[in-house]
Amino acid sequence: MLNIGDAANATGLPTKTVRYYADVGLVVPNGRSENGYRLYGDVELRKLTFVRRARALSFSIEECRELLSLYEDQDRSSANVKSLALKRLAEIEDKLHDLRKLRDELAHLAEACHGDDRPDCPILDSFAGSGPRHNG
Amino acid sequence: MLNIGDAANATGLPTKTVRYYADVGLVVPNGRSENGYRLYGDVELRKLTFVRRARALSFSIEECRELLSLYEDQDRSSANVKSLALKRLAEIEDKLHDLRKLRDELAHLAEACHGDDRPDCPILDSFAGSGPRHNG
DNA sequence: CTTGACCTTCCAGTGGCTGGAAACCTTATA
DNA sequence: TATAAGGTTTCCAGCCACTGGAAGGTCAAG
Repeated sequence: MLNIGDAANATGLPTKTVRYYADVGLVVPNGRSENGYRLYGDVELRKLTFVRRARALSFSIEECRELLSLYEDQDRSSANVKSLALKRLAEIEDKLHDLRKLRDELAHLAEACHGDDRPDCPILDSFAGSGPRHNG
Repeated sequence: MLNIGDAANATGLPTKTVRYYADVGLVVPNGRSENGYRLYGDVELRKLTFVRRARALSFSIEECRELLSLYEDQDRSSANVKSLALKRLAEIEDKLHDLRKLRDELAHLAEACHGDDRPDCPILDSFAGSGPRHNG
């Protein structure tokens, strides 16, 4: 049974985050020591690592909660997990698409900008241009 | 001179957001009407549109403030703007990279998951696997 | 006169932490 | 025994960029 700091080290999470997960009931400690310290056992360490990984894949806390309960449920069907993963996948694809567009626009602008002492700048022009009907 | 709602419509921003931008001093109204309503003129509309575009390219509020002041400064050099844009570009490339990795991982997992009633699920396994030293 | 659509201010909440204060516990050292 | 350093506890505030809602003022139409 580890104190919170050791549990944090063992799972690669910040101590504050482990405490936060306990507060929101995502991964609650196994119990408390006599002096009130949170105690984490193997099961909790595994859950914390599980959550760290799922968070790194940008699952929300609520989704992590859902995944954890599926993870704990011996009778779960993998269809639930898959549909959750596919939903996240679609969102990530969208985000990826937006980000690529953004990157291309910005790259195009930066390329067009000579970046010297002259005041004219295509970047600012593009932000300002074809605005709320101010000159065509 | 438009009221806040009309200004919001003209620039494609939510009314609340326009008010927020006024509160934080990003785009302050031209003045107030007798009854205390915020009033927006052409200049402010152009600034709001400018900000909307820059925000859509994921510039932060502070960066927008900086861009706006460059935009307003007749003596600015385009190098300032370009360096800001390039900095953002690098961040976006990083984010893109991470997101692609994330997508590939998740796609791989979803593909490996048969998604039926059987309880064994590669997605959960991968979250749980090679954890905090619990079985190798 | 009422209805409805505006507008105002202010306060609270979002997500997922993160920082800090004040106090307690443990261990090591002088 | 004092004390200092490091852990831990609780609670409260702040981050970002809004967003929602309450309570009230204003204005035009019917």
